[in-house]
Amino acid sequence: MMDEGIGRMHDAIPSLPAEQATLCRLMSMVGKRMDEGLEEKLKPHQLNHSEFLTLMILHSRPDGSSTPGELCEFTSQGSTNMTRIGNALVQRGLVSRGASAEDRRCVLIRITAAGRRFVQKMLPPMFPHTEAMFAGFSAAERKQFSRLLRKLAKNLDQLDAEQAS
Amino acid sequence: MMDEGIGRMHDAIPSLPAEQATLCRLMSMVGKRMDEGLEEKLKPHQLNHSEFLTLMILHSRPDGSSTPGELCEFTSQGSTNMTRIGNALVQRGLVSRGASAEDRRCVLIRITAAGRRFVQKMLPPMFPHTEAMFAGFSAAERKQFSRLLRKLAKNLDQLDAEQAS
DNA sequence: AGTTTATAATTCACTGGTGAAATAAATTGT
DNA sequence: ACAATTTATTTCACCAGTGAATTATAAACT
Repeated sequence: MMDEGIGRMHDAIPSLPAEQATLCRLMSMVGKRMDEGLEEKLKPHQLNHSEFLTLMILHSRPDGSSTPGELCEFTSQGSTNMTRIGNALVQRGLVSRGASAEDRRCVLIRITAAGRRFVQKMLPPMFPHTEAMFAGFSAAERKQFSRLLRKLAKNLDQLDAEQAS
Repeated sequence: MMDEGIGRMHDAIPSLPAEQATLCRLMSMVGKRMDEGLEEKLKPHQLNHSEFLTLMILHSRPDGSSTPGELCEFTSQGSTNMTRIGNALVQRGLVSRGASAEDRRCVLIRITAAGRRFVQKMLPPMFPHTEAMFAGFSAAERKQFSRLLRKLAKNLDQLDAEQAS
């Protein structure tokens, strides 16, 4: 379907790089699909993607804490949105928010004991789904896939850097 | 960075399928990055991703026309949003909206001559960027990448189908 | 020391997208 | 033929995320 469409575009505009355009569409579509699947799994827990990711990152930090600014970097969210995410998670008692001792401009966000328990409980039931997504992928294919994705990511970094300059 | 984080999660919860989780994160991140790059390129033309995609699909149809319902399917947009997209494109004179003769419930959306000219003009300057994203990818790698993405897409379809039943 | 500049977080107004209800036309069953 | 069901689109109310302006603190300059 998509292939036909891009094929016809290529007929109309022969300079169109059909193969690359197809890969773009695939990345975009499949990425979106994956995210929707995850969001589905998170719905019962009343979390959205970025709240979940924020909580995961906090959980995975040695001391369980970070600042809004850092979390923005790690989650690729804007600071505006991180404020809201913080509000949501604090409200549910999964994280705490306090002033930083060293730099009083900063806020310290820390996962609570309840937050850790919540993660430990809600995470494992998601694993079967995660594994099923890659059913039929050999270890070599997974490795290759990872390599290609990282290569693409690097090119995108490169392009961003060029554009910024 | 992400690898370390997932590694520490794996330490805390050993049943976590680290490799698959990493691939999920990569897909999500890289897909998002690609979309942002595209959006950037579209901004000068005052189009967003879904308006662009809708216009592309119309352009690539043999007769240059479709219905909102079809366009929803093809773009994976909700019908609500397609109404807005239609409004935006009609307002700019890139597409026209009229009643369908066969089924009077349907609306017929058709790309205009101005719409086609617009596409022909704005598309080619985007090609270098599209090609640059896959710089350093051999033909074999591109093919492999496409294969893996389609395989993943198939698994996701499968999972959706199971869940629906 | 005191002014300027830079950084961190928040608030506000807006955009893009979603779900539920409303409307209208076609299809099905009797 | 006509009532009931299904399908197509739109409208309305809401959610998630973004950019610009605001406030507070820290760092740099003179």
